Formats: sequence, C-alpha cells, structure tokens
Amino acid sequence: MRDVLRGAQLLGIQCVADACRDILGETAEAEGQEVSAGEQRPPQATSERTFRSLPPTQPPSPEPEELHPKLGQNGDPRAIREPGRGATLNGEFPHWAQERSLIAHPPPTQNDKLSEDDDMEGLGDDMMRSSSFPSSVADRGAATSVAGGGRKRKSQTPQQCPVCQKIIHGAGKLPRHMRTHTGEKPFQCSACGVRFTRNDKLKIHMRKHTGERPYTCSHCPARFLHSYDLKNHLSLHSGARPFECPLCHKAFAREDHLQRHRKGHSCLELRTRRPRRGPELGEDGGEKEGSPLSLQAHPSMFHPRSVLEGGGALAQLAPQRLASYPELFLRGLEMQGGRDLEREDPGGTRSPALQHDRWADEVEDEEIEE
DNA sequence: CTGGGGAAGGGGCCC
DNA sequence: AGGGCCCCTTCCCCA
Repeated sequence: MRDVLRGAQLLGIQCVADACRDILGETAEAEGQEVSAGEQRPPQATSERTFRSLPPTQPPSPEPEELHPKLGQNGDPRAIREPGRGATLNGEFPHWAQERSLIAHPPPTQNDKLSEDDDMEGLGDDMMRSSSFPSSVADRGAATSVAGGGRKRKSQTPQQCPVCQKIIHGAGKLPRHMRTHTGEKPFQCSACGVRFTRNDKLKIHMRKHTGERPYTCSHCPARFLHSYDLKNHLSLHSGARPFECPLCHKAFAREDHLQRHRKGHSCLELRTRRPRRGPELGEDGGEKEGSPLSLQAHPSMFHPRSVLEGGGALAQLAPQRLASYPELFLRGLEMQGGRDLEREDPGGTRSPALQHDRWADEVEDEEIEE
C-alpha cells in the first residue's frame, strides 16, 4: 500500500493517495514527513479536506492526459489495482481488501468476469465508500436537503469528477469515468489479451474472435461489427453525403470528416487568397465587428451581387449549387459564430426556403436603395 | 487531403 | 442507486 501511495503521489493522483492514507491510517502530514526525504512533495491535505472543501475557485486540475496512462510500473495501470504484485504485500491481499469489497472481486484474470465497474471497488469504489471520496454535486444538494441530517443519501446523478471537475450524468457512471484518469483496464480479452476499460467495449471486441457481425445491411449481404459501421455503409447505398462544407461545398458522408476538413487549411486558403474589396456591411449598414473570417477576408465572394453577376469565387460553382448557396452561406455564418443550425434546428423549422427568402429580400432592398 | 476502420468516452434506457 | 447494454460523437490512425 505504501508503494501504491508513493506511486499515486508521484503521479499526482490525489484521490488515490488519500485513499491509501485512509487505509494506512495515516495523516497526510505524517506521510509527508515519511516521503519527504525522497520527494519534495509538500504535505497533502487530509482526504476529508481534499474533496469536501474544494472551493469553486480551485485552480484547474492537471489535464487528465498528465495523469493517466503513466500509472504503475512499466506503464501498467494494474500496478495500482493489483497491490498483491508489490513486494510490500508479498502476494497477499491486504487486510483492507479482504475486509472490503475487493475480496469478492479479486483482480481479473483471463477466466474471470468482472461486472463493468466492479474494479472500482478495488480502488475508486473504495475511495467512494470511504469518507474521502467526494460528494457529487447533486449529493451535496441532497445532503443539505435531507431534513434532520440523517444518513446521507448516496450519490445521485449528475456527479462531479474529483479529478477533472467534469459533471458526469447517469447513475453509476462516475466509476466508469474515473477509469479514464486512473488508466485502469480491468477487462481483458481471453483470446488475445487486449485489455479494455469497459466491459461493453470488451464485448464488442470479442466479436472479432467469434466472427459475430450482428449488424446486417438490408440492401446487401454485408454485415458489420458495429452499428456505426452499418450506418456508414447505408450511406453508400443511399449516396447520401449530408455533411457539406459551407465554404467550398464539398460534401462528406461523415460529420467528423467534415469537421476535419474544416479544421484544415484548404478552405481557409481559398478565403484568405481573395482580395478584400471593401468593408463588410452589417445589418445597420455599418461595418461589422468580429464578423466571420471568411467575410472579413473577401466579402465579395459572399456578396449577393457577386452571386447574381457570377463574380467572385462563386462564379466557379455550378448553377444548381448557386441556387442553394444562400442557405449554406447563412449556415456558414451560424457555424462560424459557434452555432450550428443543424444542431439548433434539427427539425428544420428554419427552412432553406425561408432563409432564401430572407436573403432575396436583402438583395431586393439593396437594389431599391440604389 | 480523403475515405474508412477502430477505439475511447459520454449519455440514455431499462432492469 | 448501480449495472448492463446500446447508441452516439469525437478522435486517431492508416492506406
């Protein structure tokens, strides 16, 4: 346990270190003296104080990436979870494990089957049951709402991760989330030894070995391991490429491919290469502040007159695309501003026709003014 | 740069 | 409340 504690301190996993101290019956100050020779680590707060008194202004925690995959020796996160491997314990489960739930769920072997989150009982759940584990956000509220101050209710959803402060929705999902910090992968494939953090991921993985392909295409004999594989495959049958770049009109079958495309430079280069013809006019006729980059770069490309006269970059677009451009242009504005019409308006209440009319009205108003 | 496969992580629903 | 199962999104990797 001291080895685990030392490892937790080295890795900065405060919750694990506190749990270890609880088990060892030590205070942080005492432990701090003990380890001070080798590590310049300042004494830690007691576990009780660590979690329960986290102020809202607590400085940001280290990024999870800084914490996790480096657990244990040789990068094996089980080093934390399987203290029996340590020299200190001589292969025996410690008394606390026998007394607590871990005795009912020893570290998994290839023949063992753990329930998905059972592993947390060895570490996280143990923490959670100890007084050191943080109350969830809702729990705090529930605790204060219980009249008479009786036995505190167990955690409700949502719960807040003590490491990254993220709010985790769903009953029983916090232990699962905690494994993303600890790096634990308690679920091991009996066929190839690959380990997973979650039981459901292992289950899907096992399909590779069993040959099970539960997702069958209704149009062809193709069968797939994953539901999303079938979903992608169906787009091939339909030819649907619903995700279109609002700037260059390239369409993608997958949303993440569109996102990758938009993060790239191709569209940006196209925009910044265009000379700026004049100030962009806002709705009030003045130049807009903080308008989208594309418009600042070359407003002529998007100017309605350029569209009508076939000028600008739009001249290179096919007529049928021009017909639908106002919709995409407006959508592009929405997305540039951090809002996504698709997400905000999945039902399509803001119809393309409506937006086209709005845009046409603006063109007509400008012509009247002239 | 794109298409495709796969993994990781979160959330919803049900028991 | 917790766990199992499933779906979804996002990201990474490779060809």
